[in-house]
This record gives sequence, C-alpha cells and structure tokens, in this order.
Amino acid sequence: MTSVRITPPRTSGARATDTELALLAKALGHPARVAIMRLLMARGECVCGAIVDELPLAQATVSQHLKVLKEAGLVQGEIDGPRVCYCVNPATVRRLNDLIGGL
Amino acid sequence: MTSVRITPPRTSGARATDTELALLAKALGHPARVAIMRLLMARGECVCGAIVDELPLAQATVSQHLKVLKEAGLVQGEIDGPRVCYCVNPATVRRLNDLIGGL
DNA sequence: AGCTGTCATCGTATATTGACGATGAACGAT
DNA sequence: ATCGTTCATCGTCAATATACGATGACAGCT
Repeated sequence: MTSVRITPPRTSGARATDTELALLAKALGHPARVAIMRLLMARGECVCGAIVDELPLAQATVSQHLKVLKEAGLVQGEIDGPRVCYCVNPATVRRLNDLIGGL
Repeated sequence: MTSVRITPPRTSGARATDTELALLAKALGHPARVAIMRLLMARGECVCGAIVDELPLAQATVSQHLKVLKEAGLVQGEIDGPRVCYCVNPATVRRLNDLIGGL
C-alpha cells in the first residue's frame, strides 16, 4: 500500500466544508429566518400566508427570506393550488448539525 | 403543583432564542470565520499572526473577523505580551449546537 | 373572459458587511 | 528613549443584505 496524501491541496484558507457551513449558517443568520424555521418545524408544514401572519413583516419580505432558506436547501416548497406549502428539509438541518459538531 | 405558562408572551415573530441563534449563526456565516474556528479547534489555541499566515487575507481583515467571533462569544482572546492568543469558547459552540438541535 | 386570492419578482432606498491600506496602541528589546 | 513586532482601529470603497410597495404570474371560481 502506497502512502497517499491525507490533506487535500489548498489554495485559500477555506476548505469546501467551510464554505458549506458558512452558507448554511448565513442562511440562519437572521432572526426572521430562524423564526420561520421554528414555525415549520413546529407545524410540520406551513402555507406561506400562515408564515406571513405570524411575522411582523410584509409579504414580500417573508417571500425573500423563504427564498434564502430555499436556496440554502434548508426549506422546500411545493405548489398546492394557488398556495405554496413549505416544509423544512431535515437532511440539510442534520448536515448543519454535523458540520458544527465536526468543527 | 400549579400549572404555569409554558410559552412566553410574544409580540414579534421572533423569540429571544431566535435572536440568539441568529447572532451565532451570522457570526459563522462567512467561510473565513469558519476557517478561523476550525484552526482554533485544531490547535487548541492560536496567536493572531498564525491565523493571518494561514488565511489569504490581510491582517486587518482577519482582525475584523476575529472581532465578530469574539463579540458573538464564540472565541476568546487573551493578551500575551505583544501577541494575542485566541481560543474557542466551547460553551458557546455547545450552545449553538443545542439551539440548532432544538429547532 | 373576468375576478380573487396567493405568492414571486422587480425596483428602489437604506443599512450592513467585507476588504484593504494607513495609522495608532501596547509591549519587549536594544 | 527609540526601535521593531504584534495587533486593533480608522477611514474608505465596493458589494451585499434588508425591507417595502408595486407589479406580475398563476390557479381556481363564476
């Protein structure tokens, strides 16, 4: 068995998992988005309008926060007639937990 | 035993723990800061200059990132002669883990 | 087709962040 | 006292984030 390199080549100070963790953490880095996550965890799934009703924010703002969470993979949304039903992606939450745990 | 209220009164959509989690997550929401945290975890403690050497960033920028981490309580720094020795605050990292786990 | 309700996107204004060079503050050594 | 080293802070600029009203897209209903 030939010895192989353990540490990957690195040009900058940040590895791939650093970027991944930073992206997920950044998505959670706003109280409104944390509140949205908590709402979705509590209710299992939630129509967008219900989230708007719970937060002191305009509909456009909530939609933007949902977009950030969606792009980070923390949340999924499926169209249900005229509504959109959102739910958390448990795999991504687990991944976030693992990344922090493995710091 | 008298029954007491479990859920606290809430005026806005965000609770206290939401803000706390958002603050910690925001502090981790940058790859350079994640890299710093990982460095500190790996070495136990680290002089500021050593961190600067590992990252492709100017000294002023690293100092700013360290300030963010320090203000979030994720990192502590103690003066050691002309140098400053940084180390992670494990309690805050645990707290972050708990907050995410308790979503 | 026209209307209504629901949500996303656009446009915009303000605030915050990220990055750096330059400078300042504190310490040890000469 | 004057360096040299180490780190923090200041000032500045570009880029990004936040928030909202206005508008657009789309589904269901009459």
